[in-house]
Amino acid sequence: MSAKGLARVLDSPSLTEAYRLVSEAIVSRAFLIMVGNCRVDYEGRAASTLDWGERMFVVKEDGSVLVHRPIGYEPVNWQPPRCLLNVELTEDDYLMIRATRMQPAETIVTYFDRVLMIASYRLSDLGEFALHVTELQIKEAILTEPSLVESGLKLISEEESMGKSGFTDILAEDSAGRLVVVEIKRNAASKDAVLQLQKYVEKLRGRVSRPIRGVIAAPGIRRAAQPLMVSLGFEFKQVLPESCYAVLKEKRSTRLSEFF
Amino acid sequence: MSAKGLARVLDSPSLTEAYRLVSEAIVSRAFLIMVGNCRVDYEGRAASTLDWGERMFVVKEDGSVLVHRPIGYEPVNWQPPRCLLNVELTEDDYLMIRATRMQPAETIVTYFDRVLMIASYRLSDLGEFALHVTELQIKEAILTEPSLVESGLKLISEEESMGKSGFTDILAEDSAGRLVVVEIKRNAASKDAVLQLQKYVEKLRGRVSRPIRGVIAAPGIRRAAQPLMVSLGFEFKQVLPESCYAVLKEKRSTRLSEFF
DNA sequence: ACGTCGATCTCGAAC
DNA sequence: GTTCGAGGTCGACGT
Repeated sequence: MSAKGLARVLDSPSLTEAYRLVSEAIVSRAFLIMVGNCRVDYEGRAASTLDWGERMFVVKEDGSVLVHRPIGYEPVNWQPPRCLLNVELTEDDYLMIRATRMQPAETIVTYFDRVLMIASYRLSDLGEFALHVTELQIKEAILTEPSLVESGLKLISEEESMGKSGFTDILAEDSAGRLVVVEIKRNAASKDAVLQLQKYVEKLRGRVSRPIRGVIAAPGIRRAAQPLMVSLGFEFKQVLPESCYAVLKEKRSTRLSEFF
Repeated sequence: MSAKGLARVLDSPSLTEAYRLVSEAIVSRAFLIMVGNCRVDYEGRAASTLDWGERMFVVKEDGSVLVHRPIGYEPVNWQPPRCLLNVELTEDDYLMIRATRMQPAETIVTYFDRVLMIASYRLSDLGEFALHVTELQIKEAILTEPSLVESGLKLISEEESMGKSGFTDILAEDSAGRLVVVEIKRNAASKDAVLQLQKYVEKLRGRVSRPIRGVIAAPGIRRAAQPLMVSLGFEFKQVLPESCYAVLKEKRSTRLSEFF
């Protein structure tokens, strides 16, 4: 549960009040939210300036800093975790917050001339986050159950190194003894995926004389990629997330039953 | 200036109070910040679940949604701009906020069982954001002053289309009449940049019989990229941001003086 | 520490 | 609308 004693909310505080709360938040590594009129200077890998305007300024408990404008998914300025914070009231009456990071050396400096709201918390968040059906999981599913791609498919290797040009996702052999290169995509396969597959297949053809098939395994394929597939003689095999889900779930329960 | 009349802050509101404020915020397209104990379900291009924990939940004025855990630069769940919002108090006493987007079809649903703070604003942010010395600006500088790369360099074209394989950054001719392909990087050039240049040069060699030089123009070059540069016979020309700055500044003032 | 690669990438521009 | 490339990409994983 949250440590209520560390929660502080100030509505329309003076800069002095805000300064005190920001100082406390920094030393106690609290989650800090500030809304107010500010400008921001950034210098590091690149450099930027942001003129005066009203934004949300956030410092997280790990020292991440976010400056969000009223619109847009992305922060306009930010600092990744583990940056050093420093706050002061300047001579010309601004509340200045400096967030510095080394390696690479980067600094963002934010000046407030008015604070609409400031809040500070110690948040308790132990909840598990689970993202289902990543590309890796699709691969795991296909490795577990190659018939997801094609019946009779026999696994030869995963992540077969192709030298400088990259890696194939899966190398297999079909029921007729032909090599099958399987390129896995979690989303509808784009032209990019086909070209990547092409690169692998070409490289492999330079090494072995056996017939080689190129297969894209994905939930779908973009229309723009289809002509390329045809002219390169590749095949598309639909592999849906749900089927992968099922296989992975089955695998998990099997492992469990083996354990007992 | 901010419309103070639309600003609302509630410290430890009841779910009912929170519900009222969220409803208002949604219809008035306000900037909404909520801190509280919640769980989040996402389903769309992928799917995820996030168990109970205390987080910051933000809805921006354009309908972007952000769910931030106490640590980390990135939001754990989000929705890009222009999503549809919907709030309700569920039968089992949760404050539920659903954010839906079509194309692609995606939904995140957030359930709160306790709200620590909720704030709603109409933020006024007209401040200009300027990122200095982007890759485009370096290119603009080189186009304006090709000697930044090499004296005697004559511009042939910019963004010469290379068909499906991409674009060259700049195509030029040196004092000896050789073609020069200039690949521009804002940061220290990586192996990637060299490979890209190689692709362009190779393509060009298939078209013209003239000698072709490959040049990387960047503030620096990574150690890992140097062997590749050597074996491909490419050249690295240091182009510093400051020099580009100077050229662009000069250009701007020249334009101004031409105007008067 | 550096290099490579994926991302619910996001974002913008060009086609 | 789709496609393509850039990003202060971030973040994870391998060396």
